[in-house]
Amino acid sequence: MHFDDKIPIYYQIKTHIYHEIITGTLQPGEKLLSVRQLALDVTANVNTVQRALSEMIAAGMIDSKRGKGNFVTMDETKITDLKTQLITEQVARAYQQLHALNLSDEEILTSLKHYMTQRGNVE
Amino acid sequence: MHFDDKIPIYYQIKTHIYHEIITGTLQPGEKLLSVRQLALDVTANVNTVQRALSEMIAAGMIDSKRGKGNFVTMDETKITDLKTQLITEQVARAYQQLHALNLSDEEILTSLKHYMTQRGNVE
DNA sequence: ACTAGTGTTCTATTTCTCTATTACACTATT
DNA sequence: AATAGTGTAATAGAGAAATAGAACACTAGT
Repeated sequence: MHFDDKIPIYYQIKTHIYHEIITGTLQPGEKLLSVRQLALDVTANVNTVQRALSEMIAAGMIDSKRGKGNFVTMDETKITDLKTQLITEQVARAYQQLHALNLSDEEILTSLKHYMTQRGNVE
Repeated sequence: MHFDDKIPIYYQIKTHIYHEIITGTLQPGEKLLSVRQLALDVTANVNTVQRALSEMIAAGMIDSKRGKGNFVTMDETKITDLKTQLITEQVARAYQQLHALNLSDEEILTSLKHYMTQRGNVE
């Protein structure tokens, strides 16, 4: 797993797992890999993985069962809400940063469309 | 100045000053506030400000003149290039993150347009 | 010369993140 | 009962980031 050294690893692990839940790579109720296996997978320490999990457990997105494992919540409403929240945050942040560079709404849309076509032609 | 505690302060200061240069708040050749005054303004330490400046000096975006002050580069090409670079980075990052949430190009555009109209009606 | 205002550098200390290691608590299987 | 596989917690140490404080180098005005 690739890490951005400007952002705490535990936070990036949390984001990564949230993405898996939202995209359905991890289904509601599904068991996660063990903390030790996750640590090996992302090349991080068990404690770092545990810290990421702790925040998700506190948020109710993951149910922890001692001796059994960690499980994605069965509450699909929570998953939907999380997805909506993350999308809104991403869109808002991107917009505000580009707006802060004095780009108009039209210019922002144009830049994004341009990026999409570029990307579309490459792959 | 508001800081995101997930990102180093020196890095956020750097980004902030780059934005001022790009938007023209700081003109080419213009003198910056002194490091001590900047430290007071953003509520950070002189050394932290100096670290941000050092990177911009190394990048050639700021000319440092000992005893006189720090000045925005006169090379407008560098400023244009920086703007292009930052916009590309922001757009790419936003796109990739939303794409990672399984949003199609159309959905990404729709989300952005929706955010813009919401924002437009509020302000 | 003196002084004030610049950028620059250094040391010491604190806080946070991450790691490594160990131990403990619980579950399921044998 | 014993064992292996879970989550959980505590400790100690390394490293980066940030702070505080002091000092040094240079410029300009008096």
